[in-house]
Amino acid sequence: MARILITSALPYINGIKHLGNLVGSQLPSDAYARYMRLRGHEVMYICATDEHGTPAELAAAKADKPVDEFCKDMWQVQKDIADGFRLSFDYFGRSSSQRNRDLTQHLATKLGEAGLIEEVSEKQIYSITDGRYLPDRYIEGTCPNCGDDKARGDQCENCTKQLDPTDLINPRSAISGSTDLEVRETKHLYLRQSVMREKLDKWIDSQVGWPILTTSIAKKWLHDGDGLRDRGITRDLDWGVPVQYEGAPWSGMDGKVFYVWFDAPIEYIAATAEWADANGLDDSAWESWWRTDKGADDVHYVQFMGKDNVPFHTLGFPATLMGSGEPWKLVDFIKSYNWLTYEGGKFSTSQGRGIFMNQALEIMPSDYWRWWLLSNAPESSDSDFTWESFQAGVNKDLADVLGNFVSRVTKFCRGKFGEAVPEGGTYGEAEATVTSEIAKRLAAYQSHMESIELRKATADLRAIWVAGNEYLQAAAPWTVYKQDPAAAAATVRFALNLIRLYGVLSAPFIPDAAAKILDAMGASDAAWPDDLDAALSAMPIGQAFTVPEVLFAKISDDTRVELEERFAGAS
RNA sequence: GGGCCUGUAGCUCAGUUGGUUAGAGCAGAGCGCUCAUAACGCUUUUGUCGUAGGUUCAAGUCCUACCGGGCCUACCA
Repeated sequence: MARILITSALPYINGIKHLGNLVGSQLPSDAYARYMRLRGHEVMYICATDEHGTPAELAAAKADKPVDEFCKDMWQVQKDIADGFRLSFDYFGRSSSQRNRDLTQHLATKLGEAGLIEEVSEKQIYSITDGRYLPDRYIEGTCPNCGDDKARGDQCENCTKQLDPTDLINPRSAISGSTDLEVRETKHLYLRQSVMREKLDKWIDSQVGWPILTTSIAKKWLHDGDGLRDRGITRDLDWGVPVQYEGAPWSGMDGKVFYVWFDAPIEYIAATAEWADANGLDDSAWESWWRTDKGADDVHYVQFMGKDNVPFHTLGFPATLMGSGEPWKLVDFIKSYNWLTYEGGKFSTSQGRGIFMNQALEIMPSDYWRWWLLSNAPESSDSDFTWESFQAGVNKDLADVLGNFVSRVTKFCRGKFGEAVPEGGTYGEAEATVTSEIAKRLAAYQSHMESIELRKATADLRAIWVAGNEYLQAAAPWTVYKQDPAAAAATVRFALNLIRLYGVLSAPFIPDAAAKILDAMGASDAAWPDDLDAALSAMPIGQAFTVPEVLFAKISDDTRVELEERFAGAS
């Protein structure tokens, strides 16, 4: 038994996430966590809301709520949605927790003591009307290069030229539109990542089997131009972890907070501490996952994220942990995902294009989404969501191949033998053939789950379902029954055991349906089939079962068309 | 501009360190079955593996150039 620590990238607090966010971190991490638990490993699966930063403050203002209250409410909203998708976090924390505040300040102190933090004085745009400093991209104006009047302070979207806010002609606040701006001198802390470049580079090189997406992004940042640059880790904001605190190795940083990308990854650790607190455990409980001097040396740590998160997880966060000089557990494997697009284009919050997590749950059961998204996960390149593909995948894989198999077997048995595992007959060649086919596919399934190639794993799982239908067709109990009811009984008995097996194997991807299947089969446990023959005789003769309701209702063409129209967006 | 990824059957994708007739699912066609959510099974059509060169006894797989698609480029997170 291994100890596996799993973290999903933290969803940002400012709104409800769309399916692209879900498939890039929370969903695959959940399937992986569920699988590892099923295999008997000790799993700690952590997620949290990422609550700090300018967008959170603005979203709160728009909702006309104090930012802390807004975050508290949105945390609950996101928690409910996560529950709706059956995301099995051991703890879903908040980056604004006291635990994270303490830990962030602690690590910053250590970094400061290690000489890895530098005070830098820089010029920032301050909006007098808004009463706040503005991040570069919250300043708009006319592009000096192409004349587009919607250029942002960091870059012009129109001509893609990199800009400095002071380059803009007629700059204005993107928040209020105010032109009452001024340049102010302000002091910030920088994390001296540049001095850790060699160390980080070697660390990345020492990793084997990481997705090319992960390493290529890390390498780019390490070697592009002058190499890894130092990074500002503080901001002039009200909402966040205060930079000035008792014991801080710097002064004059009052009224500033740490940058979200500094404190957000730390929340992985802090959320584990929150978990310990919530369960009445002492510090050793969470430290055994995170401190290699306190039991975490045997932990295997896997992170899941969209590709936009990779630089912070391959460089910034490791730099923070390594630089602290303390024995923190570093990540062992970073699984990164490409983007999911919607009907050939981008998901767009502003244009109402695409599907958001809450809407998805209102339309279809979570298993449908889980199955389609994971069997089409953007693991090797971007992938595209279309309603047509969704309909086809759900109908074919879930309703026809799996759902109908359960249906045909249980109904046939009920009709001929009653609702209990029938006795009579013996197993022969057909059972041996399908068992060996499933053994082969199961090995592939397990191998793909281990290497976190979930898309391939779903294909293996599907093939295991298909094997049941092939077996049934070959054995044809409906024909055999006429001459030899006992032989037909043996086939049905075996098929019922296949159903139970499918309930176990399918749980990482479609937990609700899996639970229904196991319940209908009267399964006493969901133990992984380490011994396949034993697993296929787990349902003894005479064990009662029920015919489950239709497991997966099909999506009709009419429904599909209706949904296509509803989600087409404003444009 | 620079960097990275990607281009394989109508569609979505697999193709391990280059090695015999390039695979799967969906869609299409034919047959079978009738237990089942008009479901299932079997058989089957289609590929100049983006283009052009090169290396090699041998390239979808390596190299170069070009074309197409996507992403990143550090103060949104």
